[in-house]
Amino acid sequence: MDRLETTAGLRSKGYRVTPQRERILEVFHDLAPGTHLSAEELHQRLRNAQPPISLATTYRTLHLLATLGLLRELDFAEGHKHYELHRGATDHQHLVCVACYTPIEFTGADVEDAARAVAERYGFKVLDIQLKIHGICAACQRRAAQDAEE
Amino acid sequence: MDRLETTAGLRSKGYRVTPQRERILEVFHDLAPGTHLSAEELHQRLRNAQPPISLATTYRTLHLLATLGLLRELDFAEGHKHYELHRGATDHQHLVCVACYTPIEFTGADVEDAARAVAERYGFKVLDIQLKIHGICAACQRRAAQDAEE
DNA sequence: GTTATTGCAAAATATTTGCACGGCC
DNA sequence: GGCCGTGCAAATATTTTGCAATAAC
Repeated sequence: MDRLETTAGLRSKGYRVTPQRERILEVFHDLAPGTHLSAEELHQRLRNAQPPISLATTYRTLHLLATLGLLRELDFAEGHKHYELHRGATDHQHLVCVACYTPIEFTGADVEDAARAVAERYGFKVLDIQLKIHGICAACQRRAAQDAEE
Repeated sequence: MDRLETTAGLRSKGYRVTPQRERILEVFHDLAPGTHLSAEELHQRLRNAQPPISLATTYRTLHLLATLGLLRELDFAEGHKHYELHRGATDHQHLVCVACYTPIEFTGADVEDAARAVAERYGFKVLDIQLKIHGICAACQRRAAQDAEE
């Protein structure tokens, strides 16, 4: 799924390819895998774009691209959404520490296979599989234990 | 995990048991399994409570109970969170239709076992496992096919 | 030329917080 | 009695939307 493919995907579905949409897709393509951006963070990175891209367009584009399945919409429960490029069927999943909010990534092919089987049973057409494990990471467990000692 | 157990859980962790907190836990206990409430919906149900419960307290209590692991915080991406009683280790998971937002529940013991194995590898203490399958439900697929015909 | 897309600003929605008062322990 | 929890209202955060101008097709 490279740049050309994604913009072509837009056009084939009747959406226009604007410089704003191209720039936003470009940012996500250039992102190191595993990095997710919030709407605000994305807008920050685009502050010098030519032509400029308003926050409203940022939101509208994120929503469009997520609906088309080009982006994954992630929620780590800090109050806003995060987005990353949807890299196809076998994607990665997240462990989220509820104390420090740091997300850790892992690949879970077996989880995804199990999920697909369920979806099939219900006649669902799968767009994305998101497994989120909420817990306390090793570092925060240590920190909590230390606090208790004092 | 019955009523007494949950309020006792509060007290044992140094939190006070107030009528407001008791009423909120009561609402969740009385909820049919599989029903989730948003903060606003919960507040609506409590509008005649005695003593009255403010929206601020509703939010504060939901956050507290979720952090303590008594409630599950769910996100179906409609812009606000949903809560339900956390019924222990083996919980249910959700298929979410991105077109109509209807969540379908299913139990996924195998998924949860796989998730637990991953968490262990990272030294995570698991609080909750949430699998969300985004897709298009059978009804919406039919609807889309019909629209295309016209 | 037609119509989707954009920018701006205002609005809508969702959630959090400061502070004084009151009630749980 | 001390201090946590609550209510109120204001503040904050996030996202959406109406409308006129602009650009993609």
